Amino acid sequence: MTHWPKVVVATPAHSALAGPLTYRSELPLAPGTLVRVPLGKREVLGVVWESAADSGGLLEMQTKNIAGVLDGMAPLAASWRALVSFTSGYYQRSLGEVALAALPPQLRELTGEQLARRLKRRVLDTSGAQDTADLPALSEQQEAALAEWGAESHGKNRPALLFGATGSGKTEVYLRLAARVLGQDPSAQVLVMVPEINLTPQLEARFAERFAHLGSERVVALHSGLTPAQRLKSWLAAHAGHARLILGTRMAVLASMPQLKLIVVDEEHDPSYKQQEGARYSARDLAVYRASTQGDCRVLLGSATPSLESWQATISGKYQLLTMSDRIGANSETGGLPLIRGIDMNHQPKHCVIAPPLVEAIQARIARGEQSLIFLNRRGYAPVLACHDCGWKSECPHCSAYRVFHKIDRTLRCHHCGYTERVPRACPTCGNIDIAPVGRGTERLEEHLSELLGNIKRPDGGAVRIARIDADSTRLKGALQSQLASVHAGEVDVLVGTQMIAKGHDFRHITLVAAINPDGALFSSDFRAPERLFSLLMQAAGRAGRDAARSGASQMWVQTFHPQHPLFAALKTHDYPQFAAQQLQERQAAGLSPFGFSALVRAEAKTQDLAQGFLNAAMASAQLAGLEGHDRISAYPAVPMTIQRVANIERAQMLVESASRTALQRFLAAWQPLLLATRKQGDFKSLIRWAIDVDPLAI
DNA sequence: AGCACGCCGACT
DNA sequence: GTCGGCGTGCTC
Repeated sequence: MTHWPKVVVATPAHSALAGPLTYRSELPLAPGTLVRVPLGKREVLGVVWESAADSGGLLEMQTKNIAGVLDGMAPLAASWRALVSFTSGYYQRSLGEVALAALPPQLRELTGEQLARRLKRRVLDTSGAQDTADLPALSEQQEAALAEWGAESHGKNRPALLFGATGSGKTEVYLRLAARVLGQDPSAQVLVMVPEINLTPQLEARFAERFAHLGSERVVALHSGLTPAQRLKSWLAAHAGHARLILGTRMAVLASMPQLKLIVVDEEHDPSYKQQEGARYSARDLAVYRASTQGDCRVLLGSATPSLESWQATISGKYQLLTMSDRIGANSETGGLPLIRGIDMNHQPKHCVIAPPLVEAIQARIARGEQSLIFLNRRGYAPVLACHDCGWKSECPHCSAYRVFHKIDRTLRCHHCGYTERVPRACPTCGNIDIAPVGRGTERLEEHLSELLGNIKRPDGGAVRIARIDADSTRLKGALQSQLASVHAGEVDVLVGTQMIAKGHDFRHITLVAAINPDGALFSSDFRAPERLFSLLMQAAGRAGRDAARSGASQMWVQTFHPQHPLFAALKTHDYPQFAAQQLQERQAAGLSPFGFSALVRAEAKTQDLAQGFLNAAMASAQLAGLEGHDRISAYPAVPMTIQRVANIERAQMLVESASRTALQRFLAAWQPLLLATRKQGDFKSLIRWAIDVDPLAI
């Protein structure tokens, strides 16, 4: 008997092939089965979505046979398919794009036999009891958080937000909760998510050690830093249920974990949970959704500076709030948090980069053998190179952005398209020799500091050692680890870097942290900029004096021209709730997230007019057609994106807002076919592509 | 997205 | 005379 399985394959939403495709098969295939199917001239991996009994109106000759079945592996569960289906609908991407992106890439190249061979290697079951003897003692606040979590476990499975200061011991709470869940149910799985791969190795070691008693290969990592073979192995272990604890980045939220009972999202406010290309999903939001639809699964979000969305949810009672305000071993009244010192740059010498009092403070620390950490949110030597005679600036010929001057190899580099050129000897337009860097990046700051501190001696009489950590200095594999090691070993007195050093790393001997120029974020058009700045500064402050003995003496210095900004008042008292209250008030007044919902539609074309014209035309036809929800959304005319042109492609975007999430969802879903139709109409055929970004991070 | 087919410029 | 540029269209 002939069957007609409907199969999803990796086709983009705008290809008019968004839905499942009908194939023929002599054998019945259960939904969730992985298959290889012919598509055009290719053979691709697909997932059986439903097993229809008829061809759905297609003629026999219009369908092709399934080319192969990847059996030997259990079909993907209905709950996984439901998650993929929700993600596809909510983020306006095709089913196949989401489904295939959730599978390990190597699966696409495997035949049924190759997969079967891999699956034969079974895991030895050596699980034993956990040795509870040498677990660290819990603080009162950790005990309380665990008890409060436990008090709700039998009721509704509300998400919980663990609001814990840097150093308050959130990781230990994650470990205890994971142990509890894994201990209660011998098949339970736990997912722990972290924002970046850089942070996984340390955490992985800690989890692997704690759960060693479960047996080997029960703790696996799932992130893009793995080799394709490792990733496949981890994924298969999670799918089969062999892996009990999965530690991963955002991609892990879509992995198949049939016995998932707990999801932990560490640093839940971190923007890297939002995928920035392809299917732009928020892994944090999907974690909350996944737990809510799987009756016996709970989610714990953790942060010292929660996203305003999550914070608002604790205020409304949607999420449970667990608070840990004190650092472990804190001995002072401030909870062991560093003193925050704002420097009013209006009262400092003109054009000085580092205020004299700050220079003195750094010098004093060097003399005492203590370390300092200096932050600047811009890498390279100088953001622009300019000619003072004719006004030439180092623009990128392919993008609407300046190329950054990198002194180390005397290049001008475009941070958007990668275009790199040697620095010209003279101004390319007027021939003037006098072209000079304008502004400051980490490279130039490092140079400036070595001039300022050159004559200072360390306690051992040696010269000051300054190091820089940013995306440029850590480009080589392992460079970050070795640079961090030399900081830990005390081989560095002053560390200069971008925000990448603010995250996750414990610097025990640093007693001074300084932010050189954070003002940019205060008046940014991006409404989330203050939130990110506050979080970054709090995290940076957390780097200072994690060593309890020194924490009393550690300081965080912030240079600003706007010392009255409410952000700094809240920062000084380490008062996130105060900051959040002020921000939420502004957001509510403006109807912004979490009080309103938005989506961005982006278009790319050869010309700006074409990109904008397409968006405006598609919106006009949506309004004309009276699409569902059109009266409850507001759309703004298309505008060029902030970086209007990248690699010679013009980019435009349109903002669509609504006070109702549902109305926005319905409108976007109904709009998709119209966008496709608009493109087909005459003038827009040469449009390169378009895509919808739901719940965008920046507008 | 791939991968075809299809019509116009500089080269073995 | 061909090789190859990327514009346009299709994939169960």
